[in-house]
Amino acid sequence: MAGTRRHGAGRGRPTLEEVAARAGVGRGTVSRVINGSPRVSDRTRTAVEQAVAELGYVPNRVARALAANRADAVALVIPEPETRLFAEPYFSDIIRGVGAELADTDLQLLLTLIRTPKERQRFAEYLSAHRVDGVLLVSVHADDPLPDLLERLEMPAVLSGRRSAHESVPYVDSDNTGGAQSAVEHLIGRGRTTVATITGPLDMYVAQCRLDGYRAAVRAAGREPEPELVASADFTEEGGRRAMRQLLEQRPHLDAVFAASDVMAAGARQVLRESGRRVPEDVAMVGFEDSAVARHMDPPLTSVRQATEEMGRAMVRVLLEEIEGPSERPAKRPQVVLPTQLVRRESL
Amino acid sequence: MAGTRRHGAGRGRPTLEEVAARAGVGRGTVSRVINGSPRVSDRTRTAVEQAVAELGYVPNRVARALAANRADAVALVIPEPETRLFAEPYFSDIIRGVGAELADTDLQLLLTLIRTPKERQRFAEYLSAHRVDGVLLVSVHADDPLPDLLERLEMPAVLSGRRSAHESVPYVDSDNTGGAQSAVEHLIGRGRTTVATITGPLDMYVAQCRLDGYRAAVRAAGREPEPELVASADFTEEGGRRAMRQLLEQRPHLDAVFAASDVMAAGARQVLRESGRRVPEDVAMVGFEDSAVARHMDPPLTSVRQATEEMGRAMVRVLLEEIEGPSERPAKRPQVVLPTQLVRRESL
DNA sequence: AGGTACTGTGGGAGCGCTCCCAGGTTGATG
DNA sequence: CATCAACCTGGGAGCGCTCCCACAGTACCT
Repeated sequence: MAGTRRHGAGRGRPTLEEVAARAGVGRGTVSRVINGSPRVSDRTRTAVEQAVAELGYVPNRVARALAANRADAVALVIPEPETRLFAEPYFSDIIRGVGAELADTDLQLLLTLIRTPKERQRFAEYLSAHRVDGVLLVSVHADDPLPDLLERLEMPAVLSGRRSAHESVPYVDSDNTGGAQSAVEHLIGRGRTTVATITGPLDMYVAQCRLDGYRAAVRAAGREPEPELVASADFTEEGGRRAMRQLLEQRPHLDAVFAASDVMAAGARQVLRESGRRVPEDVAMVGFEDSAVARHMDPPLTSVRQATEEMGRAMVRVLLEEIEGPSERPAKRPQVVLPTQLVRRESL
Repeated sequence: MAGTRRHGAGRGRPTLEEVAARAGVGRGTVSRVINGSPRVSDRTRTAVEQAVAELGYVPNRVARALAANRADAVALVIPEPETRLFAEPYFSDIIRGVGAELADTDLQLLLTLIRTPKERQRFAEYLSAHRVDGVLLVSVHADDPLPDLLERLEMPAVLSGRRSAHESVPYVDSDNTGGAQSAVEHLIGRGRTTVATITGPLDMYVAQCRLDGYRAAVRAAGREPEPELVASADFTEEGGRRAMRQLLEQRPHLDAVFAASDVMAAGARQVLRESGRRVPEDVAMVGFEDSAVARHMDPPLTSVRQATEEMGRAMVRVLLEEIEGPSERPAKRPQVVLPTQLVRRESL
């Protein structure tokens, strides 16, 4: 690797030392001014600022990182299985939120896609290689070893979504249970009596929560959740199709479906159409996520919206806190749960 | 800003020096082994490798970057207007491609969202601050000053899409003209006689190219493009609706529409439905981009697929070349144009 | 006038690498 | 057996910054 790598910008740029010379002060003083230390007299500060302006000085962040032993950067890690799912706006919304919140900082955003075990290994080396001050972990599976690795390395980290009810790492999550519950309550409130659900993979906590929400709503309506009305899938369109077929076979007369993701709802909708059922007349539908898919379905799908961009922002805020002063061991780890909102469209 | 930033991992990690001591060699030698220099004897190399393994040594990339005057990182820059558009798979596909190609390198990916002028300013400082070796610029507008700034700074850069027919900066683009042409030829080949088009904003070269392709296909069929069959929009759904209404008004009997993006096609489709026209029986449709929207439309939309992920990969390849040895001034700048492919679905 | 307590300030000592030069080995050659 | 190139190798000299210690000044006490 490597070779003659060019240096483009930065070649011959002024250094701290040159600024100091120009301002007629010492290096330390310039550093103090740059970093906004209060222990500098106004006269000196002004002189330095002028020299900085005249020379067009920009601190070399690499040198700073080395000297200060920090990286001024955080990594956003996206593990493979999710990489696909994230054609959905979820992905870009998170990024947008993270980017927006980071913009006020002088931290940089490193994007890390982890596909293969080799890349995972490589990532572990990042961490050891001093490149980041903290890590944002998107959508981890229950058995993902990454969060624990980070904890062992004492690397500040924040999860989007938690792995279980007793997540030990700081996280930001949506109110999945509440969102699902309100969706199903809506369906029941509109007079539907036989509400089925298509769940995500139940080894994912998020899927479990949405199922819990479904059950809670059913119980709240004075009924008992029936196993024949629950089919689990994997958050994919094809999974949604399969699950819908299964449900239709078990309960041909169901009159509503709550799908734990819009994409699964889209798959289910196709099966419904093939079977000659109308939406929402025969079967009402509600999805989860409020993605573009929901808006473009026919009829447009009612869905549970998550505050995805806000999740990104919140993750950064929590991470900054962790970086500044890590929370005590098992103690009060910051955990944020953001509300969801039902977006009504025509699927009922 | 800043404060007591923690150092997490990396604290007390072994250094080059320690490895050297353990292996009983000098610093320089260890460095040579780490960087795969051939001028090291096998004996020595083995000894060093063993010491590295025993100590779990990982080079400190920050120190390396400072000493070698390079950053080992490239930036992917996404200007605001696009940030929205990119809820579409385009965005994540590019990222996926970039990530994949970068994985074989030891370059890191810095994601930079530019929303405000202030952030643009900040970005310019990055460049001066020695943080990246090169820049990947996504979807620049014709009047974007960034490419020229990069050129002035002699910062290697690659664009996705070009700003005009005479793009001076290296770029990777899709064959927009060819894709549009094949789409319209397909429509005509299926017997449609009155093919309209909804274009993107015509100050964007990509929109211009797709319109050119449309015209070329019409001419190839021995007809003359009619202005009443062209309506321009802005790549949004709402724009697609407006354009469709306009077209319908001007030419109520049109029997096909080529939309320069799937999202605009989705908008157009709604208007078509409201006006009682069936797709594809009354009006056939073809979109561009082959995004999720196309698959989920009713009926599923035939669309022109771009090799988006491959674009990301190609961008990285070109950038690496530029970093390794920048192409001469106006001379042979690398430019790659990737083929497109018509994906047939039910809209005809 | 001498002491104490602050502020401000300069600059040495690194941070952990890469670069590169000088010096030591080795082996082939005259 | 001396000579010279070719090859390895050690380690000094930075890269540009932050940290921190020590040394003024200045101000306010006794």
